[in-house]
Amino acid sequence: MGQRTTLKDVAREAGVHTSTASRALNDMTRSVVNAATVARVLEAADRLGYAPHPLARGLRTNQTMTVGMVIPDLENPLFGPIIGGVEHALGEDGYSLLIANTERDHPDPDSVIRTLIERRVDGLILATATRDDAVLESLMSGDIPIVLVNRSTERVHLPAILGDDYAGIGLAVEHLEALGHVAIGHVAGPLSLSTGRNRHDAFMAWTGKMGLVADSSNVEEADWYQVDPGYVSARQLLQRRPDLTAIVAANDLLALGAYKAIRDMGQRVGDDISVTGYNDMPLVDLMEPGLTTVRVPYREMGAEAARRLLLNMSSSSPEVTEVRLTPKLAVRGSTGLVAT
Amino acid sequence: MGQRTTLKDVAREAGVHTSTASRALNDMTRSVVNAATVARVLEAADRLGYAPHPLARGLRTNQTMTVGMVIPDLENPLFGPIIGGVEHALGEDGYSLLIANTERDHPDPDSVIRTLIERRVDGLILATATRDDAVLESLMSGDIPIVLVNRSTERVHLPAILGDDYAGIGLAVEHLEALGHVAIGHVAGPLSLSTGRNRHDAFMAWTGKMGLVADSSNVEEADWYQVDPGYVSARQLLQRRPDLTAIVAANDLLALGAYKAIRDMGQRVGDDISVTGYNDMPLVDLMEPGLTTVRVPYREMGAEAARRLLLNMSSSSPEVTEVRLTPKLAVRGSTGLVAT
DNA sequence: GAGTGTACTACAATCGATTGCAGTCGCTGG
DNA sequence: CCAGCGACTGCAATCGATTGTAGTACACTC
Repeated sequence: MGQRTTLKDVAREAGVHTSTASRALNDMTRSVVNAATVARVLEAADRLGYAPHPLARGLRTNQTMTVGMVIPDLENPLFGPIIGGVEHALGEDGYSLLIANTERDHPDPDSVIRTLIERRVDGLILATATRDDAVLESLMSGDIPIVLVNRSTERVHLPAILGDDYAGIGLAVEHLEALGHVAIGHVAGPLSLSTGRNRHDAFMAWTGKMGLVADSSNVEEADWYQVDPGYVSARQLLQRRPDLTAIVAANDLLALGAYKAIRDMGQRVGDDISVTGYNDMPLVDLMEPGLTTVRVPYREMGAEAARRLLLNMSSSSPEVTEVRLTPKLAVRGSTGLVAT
Repeated sequence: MGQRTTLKDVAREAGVHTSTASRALNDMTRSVVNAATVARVLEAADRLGYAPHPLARGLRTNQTMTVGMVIPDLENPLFGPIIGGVEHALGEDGYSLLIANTERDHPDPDSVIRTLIERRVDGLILATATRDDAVLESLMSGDIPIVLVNRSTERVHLPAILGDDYAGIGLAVEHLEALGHVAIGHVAGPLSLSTGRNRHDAFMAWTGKMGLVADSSNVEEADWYQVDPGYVSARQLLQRRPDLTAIVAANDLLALGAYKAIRDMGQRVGDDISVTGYNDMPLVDLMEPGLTTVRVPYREMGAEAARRLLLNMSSSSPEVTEVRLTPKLAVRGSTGLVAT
């Protein structure tokens, strides 16, 4: 194919004007064109292998059929499934996905969003929200639909697809309680992120509700979702509270940090001290012992975010509700009956 | 901002014609415009917050400033860093990244590429090549630059950025040989993928070169890069060849499958039988024992692929060389001195 | 047979930028 | 005093589609 076939070629081939060809090719307007003509145009288009030029169409209709997505950290295996879900759901409606990454210490995270907007994406999916996020406010005034995914914010009211952290932590705490644990600690994630904050609050609520011993001394905040901070926090926690028999970590990596801390102190994970994680990331089932953890349906989360976005894009009265997907508990060797 | 500012607005504001404004705004043509006029236009553009409309520009210049990338499996943590590298390198030149996923059993994988081409991406990065890939041939005739990443093909000659599997397997074999291992087995990946084939060939070459015992009975092919196939293959291998003291796996997941098989047979990983992996994916360092594995610079790989693509896009005589990035060995507890 | 629908189809403007070509203006040299 | 040149700047076409409006042809009514 030397030269791309345009609408004009199709029209000439079918012996009609381009406008007629356009209408024949378009689902919405097909009905105004004579059936025989439609057939002729369709046949010609098919024979020439015509595909509309997205830029020309977009320029006229003011739509790019493209959605932008901002990821805080592509190296984190968490986001693969989310992106996969988004991409899949968008594809079903003919939309494509533009990916942008705000690395851990990006000099100007907002510029990433601006770039996407300058590209005239039809909608935005943000996985980067912080609880106190200033960009989001300025984005509200823009006329571009937004959906948050995985993390939400408190600054503004935006549609968000999240994991149900309250339920998830509940699964972990109930599981531990059923095993006889009474003194349970929490290695929290960064409280500046909604996930960190929510899981912390859920932990306090559930332990309280179940009549377990828990005050602020049961909790230690890690400053980042990584193994090392988890190690440091778990160590501090266990030193302060030697009576703890179980730890609920806000994240799998933190839980694995806790593994290390527990071993450092000469104890065995699962037997002496039980540990639960959160996310069920790849390979944690193969740890020694396998990590009991809360599984969040990340792919569904992405798909749901995409569907909500598409919905809000086509509607003049967007839904701004938060959806919380129900997690499951994957029970493995890292939790066991309380040592007597 | 109710209405977007266009070039016309800037031109009116600066008191010039749109064509002059366009030239003043464009690096290439700025020199033909009077310096004072340029300043006036620039100032106006800045004041109005002008950003060119990418569709209008693209329609005229026939460029979308967009690159498409096809991933075989977004759930695989391997691809995060590659995508990150690509996105980063593209961003430096003002290009954006359109992501498409061909899931494991996608009904029509080629349609994904076609969609990207219909979107008029300026270039393509494919992480999906199989050794015997028919689509690639048809793509060659198209006029769109392509770069392969991670996997290559034998069907056609295309630029590719790969890991140096020969060197990587060499690192593993040499390491084992230095520990005294003589009878080494190989759990190969799918030989239909270039990585599977190349690592297999490299294994044979290195063991031969070093005078180690190795024929086809030392090798067992797994039919997919996953833990379970690794388990099955390792088990068969060890049953057939009880004399083996070490296993070189073509991939970390296969290696973890081998862990299981070894334990099933009542032996200890590292002490009785050494195991090496490939990729150094997240968390394998935290396994028990930590997996000795070949670390491939995936982020660099992505960045390099993007750079090569941009280069080939701007040049009329594209480079079609294959680049192989040098891997490193991460030594951990899964390899040890041969048992005597 | 004039008038009025009906059912299509063609014309032409438009989206917002880029770019070849054609001025315009001032100044210099013959 | 005018041709001619240089340095800008403006005009208008163009990229490929969509869409409001106008026009044509035909049938049907009275």
